[in-house]
Amino acid sequence: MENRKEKKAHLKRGLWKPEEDLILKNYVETYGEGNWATVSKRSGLMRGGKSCRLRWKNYLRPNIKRGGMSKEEEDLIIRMHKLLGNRWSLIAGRLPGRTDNEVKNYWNTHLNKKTLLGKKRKTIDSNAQHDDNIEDHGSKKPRQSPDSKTTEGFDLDENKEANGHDNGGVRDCAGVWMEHVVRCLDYEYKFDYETVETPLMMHHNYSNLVFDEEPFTSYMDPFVLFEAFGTTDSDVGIQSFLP
DNA sequence: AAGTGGTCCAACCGCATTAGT
DNA sequence: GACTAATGCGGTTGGACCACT
Repeated sequence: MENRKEKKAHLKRGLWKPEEDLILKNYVETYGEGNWATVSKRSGLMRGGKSCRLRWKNYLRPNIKRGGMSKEEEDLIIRMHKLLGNRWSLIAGRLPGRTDNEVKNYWNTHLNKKTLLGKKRKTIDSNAQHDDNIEDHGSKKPRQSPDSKTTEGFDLDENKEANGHDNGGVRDCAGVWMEHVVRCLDYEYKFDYETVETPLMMHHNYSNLVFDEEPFTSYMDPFVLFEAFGTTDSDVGIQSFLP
């Protein structure tokens, strides 16, 4: 029996050819998404499941938007990144037709430079401190345990069907929060970096929380907020933001 | 025309996590 | 509980492309 290393060695790598795309597209149309591990066997593609999944997700999927980002998209990415850091899948989830890979690439090639250029150098000023903390925010962090996929009164799978995003249960819950954050941003809601008052907090009388150590963005992280507000009291939960 | 350096993006890799056995 | 396979995410890399010398 061939081991995994040998199996991997047989797999094709590198850029996809149009005929491979066609095979994969036909495969997904026939069998549906998922079961990526069986793709190579069933379709004859000499590609790994991961590779097929990525190709489908980033390129072949219907409604993929290609080409340059609009001013609005760019603006949204910048603002979302300020709030979330390198949570590309979350950011991409708010940009219809855009993939996390695309958003990430766009950030690294266009926006990162732009924001670095526009950014004041580090000073003892608290806002400058905040900006520098954001840079650290990109480091890998453990993901929220999906144990909390279903919270009180909030069926996350249902939400997934409703919003058409398949980001996983918890991520959708975070998405509800993000929706809220984005709405606030759209109305040019002003955050005070030291005395943070968000609609969520106002809603739950958590107003005027003072953060003096952790970067602002950490507290704005939907996972942190979900953990803090979303699971304990049926009256105090992210579900209260659902329409 | 050939060489070089920079930019951009598709794809890969490693890791975390869940689900199934 | 231990193990394995599958899946998803963010970081990184390889190479195509372009501008410049």
